[in-house]
Amino acid sequence: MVAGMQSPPTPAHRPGGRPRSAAADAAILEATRQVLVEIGWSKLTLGAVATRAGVAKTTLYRRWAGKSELVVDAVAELFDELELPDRGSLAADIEGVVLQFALLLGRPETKTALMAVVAESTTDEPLRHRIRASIVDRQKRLVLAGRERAQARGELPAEPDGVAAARTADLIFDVIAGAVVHRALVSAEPVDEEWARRFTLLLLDGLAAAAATQ
Amino acid sequence: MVAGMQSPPTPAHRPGGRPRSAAADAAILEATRQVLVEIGWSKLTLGAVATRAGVAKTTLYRRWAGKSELVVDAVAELFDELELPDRGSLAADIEGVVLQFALLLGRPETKTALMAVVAESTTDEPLRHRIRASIVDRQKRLVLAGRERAQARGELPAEPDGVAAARTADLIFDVIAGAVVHRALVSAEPVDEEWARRFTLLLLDGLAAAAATQ
Amino acid sequence: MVAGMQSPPTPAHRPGGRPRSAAADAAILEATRQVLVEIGWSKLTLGAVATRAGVAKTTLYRRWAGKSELVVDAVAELFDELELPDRGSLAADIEGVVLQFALLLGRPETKTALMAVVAESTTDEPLRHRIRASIVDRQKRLVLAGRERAQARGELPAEPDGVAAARTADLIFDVIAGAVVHRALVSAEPVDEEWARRFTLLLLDGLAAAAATQ
Amino acid sequence: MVAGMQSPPTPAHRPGGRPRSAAADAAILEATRQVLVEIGWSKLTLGAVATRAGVAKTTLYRRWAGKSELVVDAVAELFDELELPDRGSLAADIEGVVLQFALLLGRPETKTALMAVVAESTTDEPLRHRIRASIVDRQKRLVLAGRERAQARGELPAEPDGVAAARTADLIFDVIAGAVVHRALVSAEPVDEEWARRFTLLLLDGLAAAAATQ
DNA sequence: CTTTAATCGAGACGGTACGTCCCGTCTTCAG
DNA sequence: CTGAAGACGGGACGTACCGTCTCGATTAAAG
Repeated sequence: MVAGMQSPPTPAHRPGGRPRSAAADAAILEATRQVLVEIGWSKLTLGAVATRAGVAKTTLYRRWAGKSELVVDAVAELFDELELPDRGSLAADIEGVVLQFALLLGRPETKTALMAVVAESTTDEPLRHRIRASIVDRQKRLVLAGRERAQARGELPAEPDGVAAARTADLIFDVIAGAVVHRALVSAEPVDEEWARRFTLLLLDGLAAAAATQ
Repeated sequence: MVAGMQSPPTPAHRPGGRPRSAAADAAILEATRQVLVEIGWSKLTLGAVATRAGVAKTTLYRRWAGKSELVVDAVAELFDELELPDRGSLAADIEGVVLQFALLLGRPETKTALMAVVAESTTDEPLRHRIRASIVDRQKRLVLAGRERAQARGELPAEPDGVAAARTADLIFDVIAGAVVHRALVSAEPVDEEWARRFTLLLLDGLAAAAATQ
Repeated sequence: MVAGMQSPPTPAHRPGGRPRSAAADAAILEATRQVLVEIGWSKLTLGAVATRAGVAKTTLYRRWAGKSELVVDAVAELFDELELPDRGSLAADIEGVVLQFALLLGRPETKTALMAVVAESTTDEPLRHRIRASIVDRQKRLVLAGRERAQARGELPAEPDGVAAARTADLIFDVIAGAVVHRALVSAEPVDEEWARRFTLLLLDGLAAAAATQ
Repeated sequence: MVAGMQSPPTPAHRPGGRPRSAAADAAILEATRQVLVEIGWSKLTLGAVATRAGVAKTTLYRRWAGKSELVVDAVAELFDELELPDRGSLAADIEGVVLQFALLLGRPETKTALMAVVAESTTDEPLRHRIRASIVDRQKRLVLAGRERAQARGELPAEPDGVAAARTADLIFDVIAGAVVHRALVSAEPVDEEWARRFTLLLLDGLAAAAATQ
């Protein structure tokens, strides 16, 4: 698990007393993912997670502030897997990113959890930050890496202006992530290689022109 | 409001007995939106909605199977407002659709509710269908209308093949709706005219090429 | 069924329109007794009775004011059976009365209903009158008949004073009915011939004699 | 309050966890009696009792299986008050017991509740046992004490046979308790000193004597 | 070796909302 | 006007979880 799991990263922990069980943390997060898959977000209860993890409710509340925080942490672990192998061209890299996202969204635990915590986050500022740090930024990293690689290859021009560059990256990221999520969860249609290819085609031809006119 | 909204689309209702109050339906949906705005999705209670609507809880449960179904119907009504005024060009029409959609997502009652019900729908097949029929298809209509109009103007070629045309429309729809939702709710950044312009530029140049190569 | 079934005995019934179904009355009372036996007083609902009788709830509420009134009427019919055959002596007649009561209290529908409506009647004056008229007085009749018969036989002296006579009859009635009910329902022990014999002995000869003979 | 009153008589309770609050028990039973007085048995609500006792509904359901069980326990406490002061003679002792019992039945909380739970018990075996243990046996104690005292005084002979003795005590108890209950609740007439005197006379000397003296 | 202090499990606590059941009334249509 | 059907506003039900709070029992580092 990543650092900063507890809401206050490490709350002044003056020494003395029995230390917290590290095994409990792992058991809880694993149990959270299991319960999430089995009964879904809205019916997931902290009591059920505690029971499943073989842990007392108290232990759970001592570490997380609530359901959303717990689920974010439980799901965030899965995003550590994300990587972008060099496939040799910008188009192939975009298809790779798309398929990576799709793979993650195909898992039942991410599928359910992601939209739910995003929904919660619309009325919960700290949660929004937590999601951004744990999940969103980890995805965006791939987009940025892809651009850098394309620039190194000469497929894209170097950015003269840092602000505009960031703004464009944000746009691209929203388009890619948004389209994949919408296709997978709202339209509920498969994000397969065929779709990835057609999407990349659409994005790439647009992107080239946009880059030229900007 | 559209006919056949209730969970079973009016299940063979053989006559006899007092008919259901149409006023109650309207009051409940309006109350649902009010309560959504005031206390949000996760704290929304069917009891609170009933009280607000001046209606017994029973009446509510007689018509809807649960919170998600009710909220889908309540929010769906808002999507009837969406229109696509002719702004003279494909680019302007796309910008218009993006801004209209963004306006809708900016409303407090849609913001949280939409993601939440989508999250629920990942583990609830009937709910997924309901969302598709009540909300998604209502938006897709705009994309189709925009294309027809652009074809009439000569901005886009006529579709030779119905299946490919539908597939492209789906892709475009996922890109537009996905990007706007992601920008507005996940990135939590404003979808303003500036963003709409840049997004449309990206999409259009891609679309032209895609159309040419297809 | 006896007269005065409706709470207001016959409410001015201005003619014209469809007359009430007499069959419905019988069906309802029979259904009441059935339901009473099957699910007990506290879980008996008027809706269930109506369904069982093949009658609408409306029909039921048009005729009776509530659960208690209905059950009193349904059970009262059973008390019409009560008779006191001449067994030749006061002792034998008392045993006869005791066994008649016991027989009635042995039926599941009377057993359950009697205590329940009496309980209700402690806070419901009109119900108390209804019970008195429909049930209690019908039992007391037997006691009075037994005394008259004993006086005719010369086993008991004629009453010189009407008031004292009534007072004594009330006392005897409370003792007999009370003892049988208490034995049958509170102590939940069988009221058989053996018990009836011992009770009659006690009543006739008194405790002093009983102590002497034991 | 007597030990082991709860539904399962303290079911092997292996330690661990927060212990049950003894104060809650007392508050609930007291609240039950108050609510009984104020709104009566049939309208008594476990929710209302909980509120009145300043206790969560859960706490109440954790300890009692239902309304009947709770009321039996609440009323049973009142029967602990019953005593049999030595009034010098068997007759005086019987009159004392009758009047004490009548006093208890005159209380609004006992009046309705007692008949109601007995009515329930006709279709509820465990409840019948609970009533027997908590209420009936508590009264029977007085009859046994009265007999012993009378035997000590020489008013009654010693019992040669234990079984017959118990059988006679049961009979006497049914007669006394039954008569008082029937007079007070069914006939709904006052159980005053005059009635107690006449009842005792009848019980002691028997109907034959009563007929002779009148 | 103790002490000390925070942990652990267990489970009761005051609450809130649930979804169901029944109440007694009302509204419609059919005879 | 009656009767079946069934929706209506209302209220209580008994259950499930919430997040908090005692408990006695570990458990390890500090004294």
